[in-house]
Formats: sequence, C-alpha cells, structure tokens
Amino acid sequence: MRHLTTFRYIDAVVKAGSIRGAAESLAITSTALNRRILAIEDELGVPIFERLPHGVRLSSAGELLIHHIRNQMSDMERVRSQIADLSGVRRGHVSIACSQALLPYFLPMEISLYRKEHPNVTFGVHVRDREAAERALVDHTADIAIVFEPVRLADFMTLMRVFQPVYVVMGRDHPLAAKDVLRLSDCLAYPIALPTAPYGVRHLIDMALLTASVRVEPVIESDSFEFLRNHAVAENILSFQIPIGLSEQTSTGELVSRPLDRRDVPAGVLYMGQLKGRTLPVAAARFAAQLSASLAAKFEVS
Amino acid sequence: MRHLTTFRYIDAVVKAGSIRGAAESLAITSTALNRRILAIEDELGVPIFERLPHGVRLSSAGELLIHHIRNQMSDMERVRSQIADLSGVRRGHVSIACSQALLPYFLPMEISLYRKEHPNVTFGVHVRDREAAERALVDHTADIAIVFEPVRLADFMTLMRVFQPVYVVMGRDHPLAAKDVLRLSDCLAYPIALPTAPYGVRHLIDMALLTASVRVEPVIESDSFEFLRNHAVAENILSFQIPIGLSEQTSTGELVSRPLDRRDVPAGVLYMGQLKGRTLPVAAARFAAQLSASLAAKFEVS
DNA sequence: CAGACCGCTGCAAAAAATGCAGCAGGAGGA
DNA sequence: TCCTCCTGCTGCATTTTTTGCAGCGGTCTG
Repeated sequence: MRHLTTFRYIDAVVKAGSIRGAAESLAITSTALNRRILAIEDELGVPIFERLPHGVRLSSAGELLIHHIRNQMSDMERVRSQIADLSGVRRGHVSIACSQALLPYFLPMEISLYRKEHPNVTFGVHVRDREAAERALVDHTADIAIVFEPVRLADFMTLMRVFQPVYVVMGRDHPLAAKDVLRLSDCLAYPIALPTAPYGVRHLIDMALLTASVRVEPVIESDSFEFLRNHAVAENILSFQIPIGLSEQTSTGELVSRPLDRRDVPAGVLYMGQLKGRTLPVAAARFAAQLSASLAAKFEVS
Repeated sequence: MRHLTTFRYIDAVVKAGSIRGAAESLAITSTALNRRILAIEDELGVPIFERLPHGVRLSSAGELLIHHIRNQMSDMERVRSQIADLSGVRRGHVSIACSQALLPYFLPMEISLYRKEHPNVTFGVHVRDREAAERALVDHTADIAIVFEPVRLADFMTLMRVFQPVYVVMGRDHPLAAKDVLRLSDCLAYPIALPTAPYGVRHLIDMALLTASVRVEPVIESDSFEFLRNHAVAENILSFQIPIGLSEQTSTGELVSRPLDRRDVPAGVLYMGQLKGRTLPVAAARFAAQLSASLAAKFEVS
C-alpha cells in the first residue's frame, strides 16, 4: 500500500535505531528516508525522533505516532484480508505468540486442521513468555497470544480461558504409574525434574510446596519442556506438564501422565487472547474462533 | 497530512457520488482523482466503486474500505491533537450531535466553561434525532452524541446516563403553578402544547396516556422546543420539557416549571456517548469527561 | 588524532502526479 | 429517434515530488 510507505519507513527507523541503518534494510538511500522523516516532522510541527550522536530515538510525540502507525498498518492489513475474503478464497497470515506447552501437539493439530480448509493462510508461531507475548500483541508482532497463568490485563483481551491442572509425567514403569490420581506427597519420594522459575507450571508447584511448607530439590531443571519430557523417559524421573502439552494418546507410548490431586496443586489457567481494541484480520479471527471451540471442547472452561 | 490525500479524495467521492463532482469540490481535475482511484483499486485488486451511468457507488469492498478510511482519518486527527497537547496548549475541535433540549442552556454553559480553559478548542453542535446522531458517530461527523431516550446500541458506547423526568412548563400565572408536583390528570383539564411525534418527551407522554387510556388533543404541536416554550408564555398554555432544557432560574422569569408525578409519567433517560471502539481526541475526551461530571452533579444518574 | 558512524543539505536525474483535450457510452427529454 | 448532457476513462505534455550522489559538520571510540 503506497500511502503507508512513510509509515513503513518510520517503523523501520524505530526498529533499526538509526536512519542510515533503516535505509539500508529498506534498500533506499538515507537521503530519501531522512527527507521523508523531516517532511512528516514538518507536517506535525514537532520532531518525531531525538537525534543522538549514534542514531535516533523516538520522542514522546514519536511514541504516540508509532502507536498509531502500527495500528494503521495492521488495520489496513485486516481490511485487505477482509476484501480478499469477499472474493472467495481466504488468504492472510496469522501470527501467534504462545508458551512452549502449545508446541508439541495442540498448535500443530489446530493449525493443520485450519489449513486443511484454507490452504492460502500462512502461520507464524513464536514462543514467548507471558510478558513478551503481551508485548508482541502491543507492537502487532502477534495477532493472538496463548499464555499460561497470570496476565497483566493492560492491553490483553481474553477470548478464552481454560483450566489446566498439573499432570505428572513419567516412564511407563514408574511405580507411581499404577495410581490414577497422585498426591503431591507421593511425588516427593522420587527424583523430580522441574521447569525453571518463570514458567507457569513451576510457579504452581512452588506455591503448593510453599503452603505445604515442604521443599523440593529438583534433580533436573530446564527451560525446555521437550527436554524434560524426553528426560522423563531416559532416566526414570518425574516431570510435570499441563494437559495441553500432552498428546491425547500419551498413555499408549513410553510416557504416561497422571493428574495431580487438585487439592494439592490448584489448576492453572491458560489464556487465549488478542490486543484489546483491535479488530483481527478475518483469518486470525476465524482461527481464534476455532481455538476457542477446541479449547472449550477439550478442557474445562475457566 | 499528505499520506491521507487519496483517502480524503475517496471520502469526497463517496460523499459526492461522482468522480467529477468530487473533483470539483476538491479543486482538482477529474483526471487526477480518477487516476488515484484506479491506482488504489489496482493495489487492492478489486474495484472500490461500482460505475453507474450517473456516477459511482461504493462496492462492498468499498464499504469495507471507507469504514477504514474514516477511522484512519479521525484517528490521525486524534494523534495530532494528542501531540499538540504534549506541547502545552490544547487545540482541537469537538463535534457534538445532540437533541434540541441541550441547546437552550446546557450546552452553551458547558462549552463556554470548557472554552474558558482551552480557548483554542473549537466546537460544532449539530441537532440530530437519536438515529441521525448515531449515524453521525459512525461516519465520524460527530465525536460525542447526546440523545434522549432509546438508543440502538449497535455502535453506541454510553459514557453517562441520567434520568430526565418530565416537567410541565407554563406561564407564571397559570392555575397549576400553585402546586409543587403535578399529576398528569391535573394537566388534562387545560390546553396543552406537545412536541411532534418522534421526540422523546412526546413518546413518554404518549406512553403514559396509553396506559391511562386517556386521549389528549394538543392545541399546539411543534418540532421546536423553543417555539413551544415561548408559546407557553404568549398564550397561557401547558407545555412539557425535560430539566436539561430548562434554565436553573426558570422559576424567576415569566415561565415556571413543575415536575410531573413520576408515577404518571416515568422519567426518560438522557444518554451521552461516543462511537464504540473509538479513541476520542484529547479535546473531545476531556469535554466528555466534563459533561459526565456536570450531568452527574445536576441530575440523577440512571 | 584518525576512523567510523551519525544526521543533514545542494543539485541533478528519475519518477510520479496533474492537467488538457478528447473518446465512448448510458439516461432523459423533445 | 435524435440530441444533449453527464458520466468514467485514456494519450500526451507539463509540472511537482521523490530519489540518489557527493559532500559537510558533528560525536564517539580506539
């Protein structure tokens, strides 16, 4: 869209932190870029950037503007996709920021399901913690965010919320595999692997241990759920996971999962949402609707 | 703002209904305008306008686009005013769509109060019935709408809501002026002036008469509240009005007003609101806040 | 103190937008 | 039916805008 060129340029400058740098990434001269910026500053009557010896930084007026710019750009994108939708084929791109737990089964299944119906829609999946996910929504890097547990509700609009009780994951032969529901105290007798601090599951377990005033020394700590899961097979160790990260056929393979008693560890809540006040492009909106339905069908709605 | 020129042009074409017509009102050639439209249609890959023998009309893609365009334009305006606000002086323009009842005292007082603090803010006041007021919000002709009684809540976001009981307005010497609160039946004995059908007060009274299964033959009907009020002085006749249309010093002049018993005629509700999902420019937002405060101070909040 | 990086400007070339004149085509009136 | 009027659209010359090149002055770093 030609009329947004200046905006695209400004966005690039903000991202690059310097005019010359942005000019290069845009494959134009710094002159042209510089002139466009001077022009728009002239129009606004106020500098958009503070000139520093080693580049530029947004002024407060610039902050206001870049916000508007990003809104404009993604809203234009939405309009385009709505118009394309009018002529039959659904095209577009859906960008998702989510926590690790969505990666192994849930998102791949959902995305392939969606793409079966709309092959022209492309997807981007980015692993982010809840804070970064929210930031991704704000700067329009992501259309949809799916995060586990607490969300600062500043710019986040919840579309769906499901409970995610904590499951214990272990090798098939583990002694605890015999039980249907595990108590936290059952687990403490065995070696345990835990995700590192900032993650939702760890937080829940930490809280539970705190109220039970027990301490646990994890044998393994990792920020990769995949590693933890795999390690639970390799060494016969207990790991923890939420059901969305577990295949529905878990119990047929090497791994089995058993729920923890919810009296010991309360269920976490998984949030799916978008940027507050934004109208999603058709593709993203429809995919979000599909996710809502799936989440509601598979889990207990919070 | 240069980058919105094409959008401004398109908006003009939509309003004019023809390219040549719009070109004239924009003081450019039809060629230039026509080319810009062809260019953007080319960019979108879809015609924005249906070509009719006597001009053009928006296609369904165009409807989508014009919506976006109007949002963009007024959002840009908002950003500009926010930026201007940054450098101290508040500038801007507030456009209000409201019913007649606001004209005699309320809005003049509120606007002059606001302009005393921010002399660079200009105002536009447009009399609209509730339907037209809502339309004005949608096409961004108005920032704020103040309407009496029922609102279709499709695009309307209520900011404040106050009760407006119906008052009887009459000359100082009217026999009923002796009473403090009037029953509807008291009034029926005297000649009555009523606003014409679509207005809120008339609707309330009609409903009341309907449930009381009485009929009234108004001596005077008018769509001008000002005329009705003035006529109540000239000929000693009963007229009806809501308190927001009545000066606070009414009772000291030629006219007196007495509330109708709310058992007979229920209080109407006055709504102040804006377009749903829109962020108002600073000036409009602050004025709306002032209105909210004033309404809440002077009337019973609904 | 030299080198690298920055933003900015004068001038010429390239690109885009505009205006003029004129075309085809449908609507409405005589 | 013809004629007029209004419509959107196009080729070409002109004007306006944007871009690129080269170069200036400045700050920070090694």
